[in-house]
Amino acid sequence: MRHERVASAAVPPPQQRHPSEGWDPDNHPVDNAPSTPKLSISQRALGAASQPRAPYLDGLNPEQRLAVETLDGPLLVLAGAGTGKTKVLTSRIAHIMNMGRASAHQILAVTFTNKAAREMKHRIAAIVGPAAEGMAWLGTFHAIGVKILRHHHELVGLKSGFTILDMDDQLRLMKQVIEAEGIDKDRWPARQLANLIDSWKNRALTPDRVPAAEALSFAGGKGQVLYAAYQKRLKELNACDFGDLLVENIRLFREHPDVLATYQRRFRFILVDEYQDTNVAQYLWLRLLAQTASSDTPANICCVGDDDQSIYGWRGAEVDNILRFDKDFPGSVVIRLERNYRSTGHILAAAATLISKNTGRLGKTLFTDDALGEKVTVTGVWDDEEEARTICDHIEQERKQGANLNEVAILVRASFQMRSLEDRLVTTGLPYRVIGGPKFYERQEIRDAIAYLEVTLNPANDLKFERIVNTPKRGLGDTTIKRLRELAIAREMPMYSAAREMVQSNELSGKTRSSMASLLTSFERWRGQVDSMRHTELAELILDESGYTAMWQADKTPQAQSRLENLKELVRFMHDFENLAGFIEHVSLVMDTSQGDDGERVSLMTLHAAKGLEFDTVFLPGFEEGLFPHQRSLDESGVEGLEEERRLAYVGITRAKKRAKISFAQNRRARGLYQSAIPSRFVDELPEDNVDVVEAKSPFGGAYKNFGTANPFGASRFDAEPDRTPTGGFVAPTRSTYDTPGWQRAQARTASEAKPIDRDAARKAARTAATRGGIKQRAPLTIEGTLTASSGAQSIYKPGERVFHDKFGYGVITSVEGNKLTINFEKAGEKHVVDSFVERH
DNA sequence: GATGGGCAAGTTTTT
DNA sequence: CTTGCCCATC
Repeated sequence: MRHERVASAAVPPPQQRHPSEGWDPDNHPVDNAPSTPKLSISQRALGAASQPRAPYLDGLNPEQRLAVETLDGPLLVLAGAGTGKTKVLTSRIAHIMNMGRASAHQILAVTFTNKAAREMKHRIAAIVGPAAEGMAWLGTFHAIGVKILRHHHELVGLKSGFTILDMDDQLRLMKQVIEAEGIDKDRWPARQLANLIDSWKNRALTPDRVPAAEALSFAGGKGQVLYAAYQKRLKELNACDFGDLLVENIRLFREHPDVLATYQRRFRFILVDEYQDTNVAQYLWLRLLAQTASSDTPANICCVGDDDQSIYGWRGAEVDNILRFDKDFPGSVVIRLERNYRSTGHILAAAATLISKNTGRLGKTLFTDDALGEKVTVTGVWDDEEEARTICDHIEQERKQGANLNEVAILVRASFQMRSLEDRLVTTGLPYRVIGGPKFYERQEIRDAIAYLEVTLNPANDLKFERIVNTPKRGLGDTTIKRLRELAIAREMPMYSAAREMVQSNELSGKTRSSMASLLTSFERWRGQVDSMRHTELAELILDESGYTAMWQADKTPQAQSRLENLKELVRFMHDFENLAGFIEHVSLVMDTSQGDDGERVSLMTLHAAKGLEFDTVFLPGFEEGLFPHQRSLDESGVEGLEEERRLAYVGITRAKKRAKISFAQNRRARGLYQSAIPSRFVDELPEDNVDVVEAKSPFGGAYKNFGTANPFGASRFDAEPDRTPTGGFVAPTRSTYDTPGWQRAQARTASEAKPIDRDAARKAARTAATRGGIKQRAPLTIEGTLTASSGAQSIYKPGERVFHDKFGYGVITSVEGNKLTINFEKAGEKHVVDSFVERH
């Protein structure tokens, strides 16, 4: 007996409540739960005594409970936004274990992100306790893929200890392949080839299976050839890129049915999160694992997802996978979770109506028992600056009323929108954090450091070796490296070994030779200490002895300081691992670090980054044609693209628990010039009844422009709180976000605009300072900030102290006047600056 | 091998 | 308007 429901094709009417058809929320007909789990013989022998207690079931609504208890056969859980998807997944896993249907290591649970995997493990542990630790197969597609490949590397032509390339390595290798084919690398950028190959790998296409029509793309027909060459080089380097992790798995399973069979037997239950985001390769991989010997007993695969939240089509996700589920897995059950626990009525109705404009959905009608709440607001503003101002004013008000800033988010379509928002947040003094953005492991210094560690462990890693062979500068330039690479290829040996040969032979000039020799000796020495030394200490030793730390210490650019901080952070982070090898494996797979939650902050991020999160108040700026929906989406993917954009809007609105505030600007500054815009079609697709049109309440009717002064409207706020820092409530975001581009930009801007000086000169100066560690002697730049705002403040600094300034670098204070410092900078000469712009050093 | 000027391009992003 | 990359120059 199965709970079968037909996808309701009809578009749901804009309604807030769903007539409680069929069930009474207060009196669940638990006994009607259709699939009574099969009990083992021993359990049946024990009778009722064996019935495990299942308190985790009590907190579930009937649909959720059904999804948790329907253990046998394929199951698709269509979980609308905010309907308790993760709760179902984690309860289901707990239930499987609790019923004795499988032990922790017999359950395969895949997610897309490490974050999701972490959270899931955490929540399972909260139910079943330490047993969750046994879930060896809970992880991302890629992490599980690597794990399997490591066991069977020899079957796919890899040697043990193969490495996983990151994006940098990938591009470097592709560049080499492109050049080796004699193709003009300027006309045909490696980046583009990477995307092309990636799209093939997303569809599990090996070089020989690339469709003819596409094989000839790139560089006048060389696409497929380059792909094959690239794969060949990967094998030579004993390496995989991310795409390979799955493609090679699929190949392994197809070519070695016996291996596949062991995994099919092992995984008694398969669970997949965010199924709407799977690409073809992931789908094929899952389908292979979900095959069973007899068709009578279909695999126990449970996919959870929401077709309405599929927003990654542009990177290979196939919505079709979820739409086709019942055909791919015959006899499947579909359960809809439609009871929303997140948003109030108006918000939900607005989102539902918007998404109903899409065709080709499985169809869900979200409903809530919550109150109608506030209507979604729509505001038209003059330009992006006014938009930012309006949003920040709102947030200020909410804060005054005691709102928690962690419950406020601004979600943008494209990251360039963040600029004006960040500028405004900084000048308003609202603490914020940017989510997404540049990742810790993507920073240059971190990658360099990891490259050193990697080469120490594994000298055959050519790409990492190339990365640091001349960093810091050792006089081993392009010429030397090119010769090295050629020798390595000719002799079919790693570059590291080639380097040793070159040192021994007399090919190199004296200086180059001794430089190379000492680098190699250093690596040998470090390698000799891998087992005898604590890995964290060894890492510090390597960074010191290689001169890498010294390189940044000698660097006088403003960023050097934070780079050194990051290196320290890296070593600190390594403490969590047992040894170097474990750490390296981790970083090649996990490109994110959970940033600490420090204090209350407004969250700023792209709509894509917001999926899965929720906030009381959500601001959705930039609802303009061309931006949202994005022009490029429309151009490249037509109706499909438009529908994905609409889903993105749906995701955005459904992030809001209590307030959703949409805005659009009539003019937006992009690429330096203002362009007028018309409101997004999505605005007019919203249901009248659930929307309030709110006019911008700008004091100058929207026509106002910010003429140079840092903070013309903030005055009242500062009056109320006279103790603010001099520049108008600059609250430096904590260390972690202190160096976001927006913060630096805003700081530079406020500083240079405080007095209408030559902006261009300031910009050039900053640029020079950044690239060369100094600053040109021009007309003295007096950075005064908004001195008037806090004339009474007494600086915490004293003459003689050594300080650091983001723009001017290091200097010594020569005199102090209120909060105004005169500093003699090492590179920039004497400047007057406000104390909040410097920090002690 | 470093440096700075010139120039083209410029959604969304995880593993 | 920025940013990053390539190339010419010292």
